[in-house]
Amino acid sequence: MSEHDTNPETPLTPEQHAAKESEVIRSKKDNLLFLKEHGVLPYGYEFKRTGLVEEVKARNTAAVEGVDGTVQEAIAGRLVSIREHGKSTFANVKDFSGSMQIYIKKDVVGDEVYSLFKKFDIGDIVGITGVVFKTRTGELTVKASKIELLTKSLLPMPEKFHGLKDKEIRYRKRYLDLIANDEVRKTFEIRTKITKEIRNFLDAKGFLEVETPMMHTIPGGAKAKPFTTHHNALDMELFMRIAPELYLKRLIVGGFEKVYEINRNFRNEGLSIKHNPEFTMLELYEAYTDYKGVMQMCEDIVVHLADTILGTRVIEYQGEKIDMSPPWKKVSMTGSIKEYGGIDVDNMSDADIIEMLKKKEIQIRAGVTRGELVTLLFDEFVEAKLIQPVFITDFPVEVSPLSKVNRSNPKIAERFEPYIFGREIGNGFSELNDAEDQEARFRAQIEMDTHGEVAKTIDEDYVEALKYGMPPAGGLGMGIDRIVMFFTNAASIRDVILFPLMRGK
RNA sequence: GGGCAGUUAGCUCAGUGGUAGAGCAGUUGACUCUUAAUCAAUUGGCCGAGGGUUCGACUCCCUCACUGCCCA
Repeated sequence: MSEHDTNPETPLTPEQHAAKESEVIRSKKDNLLFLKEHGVLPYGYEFKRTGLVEEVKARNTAAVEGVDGTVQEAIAGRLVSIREHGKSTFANVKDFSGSMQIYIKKDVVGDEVYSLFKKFDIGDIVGITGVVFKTRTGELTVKASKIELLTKSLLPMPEKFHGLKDKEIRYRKRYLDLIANDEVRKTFEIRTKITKEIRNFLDAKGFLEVETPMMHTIPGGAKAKPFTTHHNALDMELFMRIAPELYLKRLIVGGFEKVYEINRNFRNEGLSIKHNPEFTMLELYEAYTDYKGVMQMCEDIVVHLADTILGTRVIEYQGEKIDMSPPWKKVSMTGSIKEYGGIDVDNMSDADIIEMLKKKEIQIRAGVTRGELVTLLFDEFVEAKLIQPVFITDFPVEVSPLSKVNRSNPKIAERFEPYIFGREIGNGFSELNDAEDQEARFRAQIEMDTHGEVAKTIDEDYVEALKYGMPPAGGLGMGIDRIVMFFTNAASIRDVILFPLMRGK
């Protein structure tokens, strides 16, 4: 204590302040020292468990109050609470499956072990061996005969009742969030189940999962600003991928008729409740089908996920009931503008639309195309109203550079986007396989780009691949993070990404 | 990038222009079926950082940092 004494008249220097420890931490260090001095290894090497605590509980449910079990069980986990009662102590040990009570009795373990256990702290990782019994209140409890310290914890755990609420700490130190908040682990378990079930679903249909480059020499496959990086040996600028699309379609050219990839995309844009700079996308391509085929598959995938993971097709998201039962509604983009926005685009001139958008203070670039104007109307007057699952179809061809033109109307693309809760959760189309048309569309994109969201060079290699011939194909992309948000009722994308990007501190 | 809100003990939160509070955690003591254990006592704060106003600032003003939410 004396080394921390300071004259109250003199303020602490920053160094002194940093060196000053809270009593909580000092106490844990003192306990560590005490245990070491008494021959306890504070960091164990292994511990053979007889099972997870939920398994141990499950096979001991028949225990009768007042009668000790006969089988020795061994559990391990983090000490999450301690209730001392003089010569006996109750505590709880939590492992991946759950939490189980343990009971340490002085006349069972002996004076020495009992006094050593008093130096264990909440947060320590322990191994407990003993028989199971049922307490007066009916709780299955391990009566410790042996107590092992497996890891000493040196920092205080978050508060036991309120948990950890500070969002900044929860995102920056996710491990603490996982320790303190059980529902967080559930969220990420569901996330894993979602990707696993998507794989199960697609694998069963004969799809091949592949991995394509994350570092591109030309960013393509989407309209977005890329992150740039540099390869030293090749002295070459590289771009983190914004989409895997052009590589996956090269594989369709190569004869992989059903491929998919579930992996990260990187987009150098703002952060929001819906956007993280790196996010996970499913992209799949199937030869010899069109946008209608993959639209059906999109619906099938989501319904499959709901059935297998949630066991219900009606979910509640942010207070809104969402029914994912098929078939989902389908509306053309202009139809949706009429239906949800009360605007009859077909009978409006470009000038009419521009005037309407300007009233909403929407910036319009010079030389804007009709298709872009229609899309802006959709964004402004429709998107937020699409709560129940719906497919918006018939996108303007100008905003769909990788889609085939509709077979009966050259102004619209054979493309759709599924919406839930006002959020775009995917994108799909009949893949453009006319190399010359593709090249022309790339050139038009570059000319129209005013925000640096399109690479200035055309991916000639991709165009060349198309020239060798790509069979007709349907493609679908789905944002995995957004699906996870719906399935876990998460308000922010940061709640479904284990380590969301945070500003350096 | 713009707007609003927030930042107080390890955690969860109060608080007022007059020198900072609770619960949990910690420490000490009591307690051999408790479970948000209980009871008694107790330690712990550069009140996010910097500047300004003031006799006096955790409180009012400005700047900055970080976070959350809304908008672009």
